Amino acid sequence: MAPRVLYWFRTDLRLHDSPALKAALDLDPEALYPVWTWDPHYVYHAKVGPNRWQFLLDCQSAISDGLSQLNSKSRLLVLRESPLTILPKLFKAWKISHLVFEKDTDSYARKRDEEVLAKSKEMGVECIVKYGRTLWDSDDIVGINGGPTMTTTQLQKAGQKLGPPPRPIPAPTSIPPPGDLSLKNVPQDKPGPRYFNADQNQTNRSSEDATYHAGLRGPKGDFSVPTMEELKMSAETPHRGGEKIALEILDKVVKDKKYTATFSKPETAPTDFQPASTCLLSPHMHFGSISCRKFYWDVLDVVEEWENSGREATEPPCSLTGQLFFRDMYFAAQAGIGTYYGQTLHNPKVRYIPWHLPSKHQPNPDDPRKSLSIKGTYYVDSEEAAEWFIRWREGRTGFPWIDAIMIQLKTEGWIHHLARHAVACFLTRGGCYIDWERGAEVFEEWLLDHEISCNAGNWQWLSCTAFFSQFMRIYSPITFPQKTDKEGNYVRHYIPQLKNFPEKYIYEPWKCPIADQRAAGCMIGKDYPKPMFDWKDRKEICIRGMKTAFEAGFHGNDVEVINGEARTILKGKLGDNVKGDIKLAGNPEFNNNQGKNRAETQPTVSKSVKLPTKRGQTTLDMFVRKKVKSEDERHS
DNA sequence: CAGCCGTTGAGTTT
DNA sequence: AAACTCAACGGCTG
Repeated sequence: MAPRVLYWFRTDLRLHDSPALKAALDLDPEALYPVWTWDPHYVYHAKVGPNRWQFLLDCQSAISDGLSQLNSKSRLLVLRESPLTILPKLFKAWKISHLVFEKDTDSYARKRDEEVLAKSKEMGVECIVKYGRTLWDSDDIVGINGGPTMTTTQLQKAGQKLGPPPRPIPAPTSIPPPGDLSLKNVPQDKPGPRYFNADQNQTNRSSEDATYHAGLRGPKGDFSVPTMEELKMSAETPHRGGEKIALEILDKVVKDKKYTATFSKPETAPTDFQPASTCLLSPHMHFGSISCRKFYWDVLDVVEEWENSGREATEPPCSLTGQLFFRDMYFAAQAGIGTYYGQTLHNPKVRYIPWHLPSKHQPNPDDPRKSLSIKGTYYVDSEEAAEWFIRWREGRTGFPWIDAIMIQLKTEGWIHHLARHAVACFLTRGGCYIDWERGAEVFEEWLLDHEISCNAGNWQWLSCTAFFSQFMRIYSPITFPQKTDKEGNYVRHYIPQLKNFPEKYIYEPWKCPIADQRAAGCMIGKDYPKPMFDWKDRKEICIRGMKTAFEAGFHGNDVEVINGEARTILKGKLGDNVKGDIKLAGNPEFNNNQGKNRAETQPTVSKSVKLPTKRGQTTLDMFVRKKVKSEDERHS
């Protein structure tokens, strides 16, 4: 009997270079059912902003059109039900012999897929799962590395052992049609109260009409891709999804041979906009509308040509291919760490820091093996930090560089990698001292390219809790953007109130004399907020906190972290080290310095905090410490 | 007074 | 586990 294949689209909304799709077509099936299941986890549990919804729907429409072009009877069949319940019903109704899909190593997806595979096996449906989302199979990388990859060197070494990533597979030129599409005696399972009562995206909807229940095949009964109107959402991003758009971007990139061969990530400007300094393929990577291996080989071919003509090309980690190595590293990190990858609690690789505003994952006092996830009302350690968090999220911290980035993030869904660094550092170890998980949640909602592996990993990196540890390297919200945008054009674009502000004060407008503020038509404290704290003081306090936490060396799976003691221990130690408390913004004197001599009104906390460190002393300290360490090693 | 050199402070992807 | 770089500064010297 000729195979009847259900091809389950998930992370692979493309036709080119899809190993799973190739495997499906290699079966030479008589019928191919291209299916998307509307997973309630995504619909209700995951907080997804309108911009990303639109991008997903763009990608789905594009794949549906692409399938129709290969066979007029084919299109994407969107089914509005959890895959766990609908797939078994489809196997029966459509007499499916094979289930084929691309491997997904995200923790929640893995769990879901295990259930689907078990059920399929039970029903006698043969399953084919192919990796296709990364350069190398993340599980293979973990196996060779002997655990999660925490550096790009580890990733590259493991990758070398596996050999170069496969060359891209061309898109198919024809596909079989689906067979009978009737759904006789197939009722729709509605999601249980667990999902129904937890619509995380309600605030983004203009009305509460749930479209999920519009029948298995959607409101028109034709399996069509949902629309933004149906979701009662509207998006404002200029960035749109779809395989064709993705391939056009890549094509344009590799046609500019100099750009491709000499690309150096650290030298791209986070302040560039219209156009940005990088190619914006990350959202397409996320939805699979571009293959990372096609990107890799298209770039490498240009690099080779460039080098053959005697010119020098950039290399990983700065080069374009280097960026893909970071991506694969984060994927293999999650694949190796598992369930607790996206949080500190229970995560052995993540350092514990007693942030002023902790995450929703709290230790469960009744069951130390579990965490207590607090939704809605978070535990608030510091009212002040809670306010800082809200102001950071909404882009009204009073630091124009930070605020402009957050506004671009919310409205457009994409910000430059270094801009992500700037706001992440500012929220965590370089300003607010707020848990990185809080920030990661905001990115998760608003980023078009949100990828749990890369997002959680990058937040761990920036907060110095994993991957990176040099907590004294703090981005200045004032001088960092000045390197690439002295005039402040980026800030002026995203914060129109500051459009005519004098260049000299564009990144620190609170220092601008009143008369100049009036002339620029923007009064600080009225039209644009005063800074919510003195950044230099906050920086000192943060570094002290980080130092204390690093010395104690608690990690997410340590017993003291799980039973909640680590917090008390560290706060006790911190109290000894930090003179003066963190209440700076509450000081009415603070920043009320318009037109006055600034020195008179500045808080003086940092003066008591600062320890004079002489250069020679530091070096001596280092020497002594190293010596002591080596003696310790000899004894042990 | 130019030029050298040590000090100092500020800033900081991987 | 408070490093390292780099530019600016200022004192000294030929």
